[in-house]
Amino acid sequence: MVNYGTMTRNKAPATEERLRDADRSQGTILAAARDEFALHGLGGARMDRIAERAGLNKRLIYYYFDDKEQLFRAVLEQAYLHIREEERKLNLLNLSPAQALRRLVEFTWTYYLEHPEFLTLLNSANLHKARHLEGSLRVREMNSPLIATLGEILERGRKDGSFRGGIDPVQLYVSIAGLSYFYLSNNHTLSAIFGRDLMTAKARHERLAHMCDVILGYVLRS
Amino acid sequence: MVNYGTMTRNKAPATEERLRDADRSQGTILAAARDEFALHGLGGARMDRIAERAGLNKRLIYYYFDDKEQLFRAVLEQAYLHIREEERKLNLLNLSPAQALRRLVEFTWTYYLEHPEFLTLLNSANLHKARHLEGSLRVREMNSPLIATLGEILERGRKDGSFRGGIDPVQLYVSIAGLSYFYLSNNHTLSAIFGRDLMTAKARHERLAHMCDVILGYVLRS
Amino acid sequence: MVNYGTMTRNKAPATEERLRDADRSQGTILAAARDEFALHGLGGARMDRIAERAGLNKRLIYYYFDDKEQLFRAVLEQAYLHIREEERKLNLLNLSPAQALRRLVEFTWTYYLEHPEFLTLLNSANLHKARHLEGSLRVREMNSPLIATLGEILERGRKDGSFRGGIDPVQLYVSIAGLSYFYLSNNHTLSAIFGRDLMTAKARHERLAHMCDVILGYVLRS
Amino acid sequence: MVNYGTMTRNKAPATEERLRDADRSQGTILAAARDEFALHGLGGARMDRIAERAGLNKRLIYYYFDDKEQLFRAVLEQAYLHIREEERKLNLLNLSPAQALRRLVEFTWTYYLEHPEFLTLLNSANLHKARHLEGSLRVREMNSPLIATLGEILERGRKDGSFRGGIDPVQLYVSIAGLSYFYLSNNHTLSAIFGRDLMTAKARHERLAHMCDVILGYVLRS
DNA sequence: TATGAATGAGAATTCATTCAT
DNA sequence: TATGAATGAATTCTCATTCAT
Repeated sequence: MVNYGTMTRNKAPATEERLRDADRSQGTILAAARDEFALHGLGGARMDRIAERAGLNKRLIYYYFDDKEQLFRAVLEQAYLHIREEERKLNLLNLSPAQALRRLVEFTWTYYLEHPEFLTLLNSANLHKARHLEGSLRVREMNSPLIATLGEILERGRKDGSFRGGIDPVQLYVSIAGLSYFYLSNNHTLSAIFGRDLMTAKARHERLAHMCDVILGYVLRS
Repeated sequence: MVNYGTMTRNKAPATEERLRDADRSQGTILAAARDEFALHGLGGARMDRIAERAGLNKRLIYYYFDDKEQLFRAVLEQAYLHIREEERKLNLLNLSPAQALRRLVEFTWTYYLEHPEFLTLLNSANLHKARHLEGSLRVREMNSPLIATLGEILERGRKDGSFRGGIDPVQLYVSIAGLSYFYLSNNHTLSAIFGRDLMTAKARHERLAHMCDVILGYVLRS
Repeated sequence: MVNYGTMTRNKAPATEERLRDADRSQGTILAAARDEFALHGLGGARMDRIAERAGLNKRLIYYYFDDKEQLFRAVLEQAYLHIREEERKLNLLNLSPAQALRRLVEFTWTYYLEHPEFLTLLNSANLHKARHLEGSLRVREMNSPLIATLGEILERGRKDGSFRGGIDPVQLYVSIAGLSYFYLSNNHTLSAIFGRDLMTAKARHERLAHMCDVILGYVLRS
Repeated sequence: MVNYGTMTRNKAPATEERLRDADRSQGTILAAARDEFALHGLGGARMDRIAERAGLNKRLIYYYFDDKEQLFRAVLEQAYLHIREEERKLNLLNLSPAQALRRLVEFTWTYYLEHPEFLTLLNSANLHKARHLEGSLRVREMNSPLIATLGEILERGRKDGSFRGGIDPVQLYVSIAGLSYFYLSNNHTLSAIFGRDLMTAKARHERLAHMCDVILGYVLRS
């Protein structure tokens, strides 16, 4: 009973409009749970609200996911799976090293911007010391394929003389993510403290430009 | 009833002793609450546990802080006050522009490392859209004095020809914070996914070096 | 729909095979239910677990037995039917009166020992004031044939001068049962309180000997 | 927080009619729980109903007793404590050996008859393999003082020539208890099966007489 | 100032049972 | 006959908060 809606099923359903569709139900629950967890955190999320969001009986959540913890785990796994899927579509190796880095910074920024739930889910996961990833069979799949790609990009840049050498792709990846993540995840406190709205279109453009400058400024041979 | 132990007080107490008790109790509660909120988040924190941690009666928490929300607000304010206090001690303007930036990166890293509760508190605050900072009389005091200092440093660096121009001190401040914050706040998920411990002494040193390189690489005129 | 696997059936089945399946399923369910009820009592038994034990779909239980109460009733009836069947095989009238009584004490003891589920089922039934026996068509069959036999044995013993007179066979039957029942049914609390294991081979032998002595000591003319 | 109402308290309450009386509340809860457990067993008992019976807030039960299991444990302990207290009042050693045994049979019978909850509580405890007595600090106090007394009585009887020798007081105690216990605890199924009411005044008198005959018939030297 | 007792609303989870095929 | 999906009504337990002293 670990299917989560998006996977293929063995038995074809009687009709497309079938009310009783295990796969679809699981998917609906997962989506509702993702929203609820994103909005309230693991501790603040309510199983009742998840059921309501999903338009399904609360009991069904337990039928498919056992308990709140497992549900969170499933949500988290799916969130990772999704971003990894998107990353795979980037085809960075078709670009020049500098262009590739720009593209990555931009992608990261845009993905976080459009998927704020991803940020709060990760925050919740970290609050709980990532124990929801422990023993996950899919944890390997969550390792970003970008690390390898990034290594390749850095190597190419170094060879063509544009990039400095000795850059750890993991460090760079974490830095690229961190520059976007912190700005967006902490946008509320930052906005409150600086007394200025960090989410206006202008502010967002400035941030993206700044981040590109930071990353490129770092890697480019001076 | 907004005293929080170490701050100035409005009400004249019956006796010095009683006052000190009250003062100490508030401080004890705040510390206990900070730990509990840091460990479990706002939603996961338990008033019972806070009382237990503080070794004080639960009712007393309500006596001093009205409710959980106000208590969190107080904890949050104090956390900001504390880091600002530390920042004030930095005396960055005594250093060369490049040295000052290095020092700031290092300070930020070290502070976050030594005060992990600060990170989770901010995460909680942001999960709740920073409404705990709304209407805070102290919110102004929370604005980092470093922004002005940073502007000064950047200006000096530009003038002496070592730094590039056109750098927004707020953006830079956010970037410096973000580079440390994300690594430390998300260390559990990152460690799980990369399959390597990001908190070994070696890893920490590498991260600090990397961050200095990134920030300096960015600001230094090439 | 009152078949229970091994009993005669009213409805002609479509095919022999299908019938045997249905028959077997009912039997499997009954056995699983008996074990579950024995282990957890009526209130603590779980329909889910019964289905799981039986390796059959939960819905099937309802198909055959309507609800939990009816299922318990069926289990209880079968339990009685089984012990009565065993009792019928005793052929006590072939033995001398005293030997017959010894044999009966021994049989009761052994049956309870080997069928601990019988004890807990009866306890559950009594907790519910035996309402599961109400209106049972088979309740007559549950009346022990031993009562009549016991009357005959007592009469023979009285006539041959070995037994005292005026013994009510029902009282004697209840006493024989009670001596074994209490020891075995309450063995856990008794063991805990006396601080000695009442179920060692030695303890069991001593108990059986003691019970024979008690019963014989009572009936034998002194 | 393990007081249970009947014990002495440290602080004298402000008034006898005080509403907030920890001791009294615990006692009230215990009594309500005892009745509920006796009526429905551990599995069938409802915390809601216990609160309702007690006329107290459900939450208070958890405040004092942690959970259902601990509550049952407390009820069980108190039940044992109570019967032991009554047993202590018997003063059997003032009677002749035969009279003492008669008195004990009678007491056991009467106590069980007047405290049917004791029987169902023990049944529940045994269904759960007496794990509620495990680690009980009071389990020692639950050991009947009668065992020693019974040994003394048997010894006296043997010495004065009226009793046979070699009788294990534990076996005898279990037998005396079992004769009453089974009749009363299983009275519903027995009544149903024999088709006769075992609880009429006449039936009860006959049972008591029979049990005395059985026990005395056994111990008396023939 | 300080505290143990008490509570109502809610929260996760469970359970017998039914639906639809 | 057999089964996976679905549900409503509990049920245990929790939690922030208030009472009374």
